[in-house]
Amino acid sequence: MRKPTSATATATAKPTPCCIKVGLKRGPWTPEEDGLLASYIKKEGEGRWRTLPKKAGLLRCGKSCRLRWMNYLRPSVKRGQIADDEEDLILRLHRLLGNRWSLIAGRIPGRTDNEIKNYWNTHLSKKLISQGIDPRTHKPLDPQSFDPSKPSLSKANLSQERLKEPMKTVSSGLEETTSDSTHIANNKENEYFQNDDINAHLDAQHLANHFIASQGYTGLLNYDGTSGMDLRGNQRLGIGEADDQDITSGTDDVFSFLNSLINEEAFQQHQILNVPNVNSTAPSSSDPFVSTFGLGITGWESPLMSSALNQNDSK
DNA sequence: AAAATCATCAACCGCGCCACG
DNA sequence: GCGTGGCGCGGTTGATGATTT
Repeated sequence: MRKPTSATATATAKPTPCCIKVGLKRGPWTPEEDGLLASYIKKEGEGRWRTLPKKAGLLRCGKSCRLRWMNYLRPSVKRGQIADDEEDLILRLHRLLGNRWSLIAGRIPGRTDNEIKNYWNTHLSKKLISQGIDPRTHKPLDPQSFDPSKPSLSKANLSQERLKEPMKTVSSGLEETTSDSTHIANNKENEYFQNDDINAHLDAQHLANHFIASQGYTGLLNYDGTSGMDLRGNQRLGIGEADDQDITSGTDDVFSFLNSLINEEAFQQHQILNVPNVNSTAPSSSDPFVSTFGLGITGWESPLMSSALNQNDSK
């Protein structure tokens, strides 16, 4: 963990477009700066990041302030080790959503997109690789190239690997799934990945991607309902300005689409939930995220998972 | 003990989206 | 329709501590 130290790191840093104006500070934040930012936001609320630094007496750009607040200073940010159930949730959401970190973070209370992204890159992707699973597609790696005896990729190797690969954020979900999963370790986690539902889930991901892309959605749901992402990446409302109606009406579009997916023949064929008719199921299916994608119903389900998946019910 | 290497994660960067004039 | 400003997102960098050689 890097401690906020002096501004030495900023001294030699070249100016960036954002901070090019009159010697704005860069690099690690000091406790004094944190205090200034936190007390200002406590008084005035989030938002208006462009003008915030000046008003708060900070020599930072608005972007930097926003990032610091969102990822570190917000009271709702949970610090510390990612728990096992959180890890499960991240894995499952990533399989569904790909690298949409803000979406994933919106489903995990107290965790930020940056934290989840870091955790994925440093822990989970390596973990999956070591288990013979492609972290991008969540499908078995090529058995020819996968050697469980080899250590997982180093950071440098991962970078090299990335360079070789075509740019792709998530699986299309339409690729063929190899039936060769014999190299997958026989543990609880991998039992899930060996599940025959995998194709159905990948289809769900594909459809979700398609819809999100077609609608221009950058987010689906807020977790905390106050400062979570908005629906189209628009201006965020400040504290006390939350517009519940907007949030609700926006998500209605998403939900109605997701609900419509439930009736898709493909999904019925896949029977992704191992439940004959997901429309007529349990209260938890009122969250289209749950009912459509089967999260929380198929396989094991942690309390955190239930909480995250049923958040819409509590609105 | 020193140097080299690895792992972690806060912070930065560029881009795209949307609202507004 | 076009330009600009504000914001948020995902990808990447690099400083720092930990571990290995």
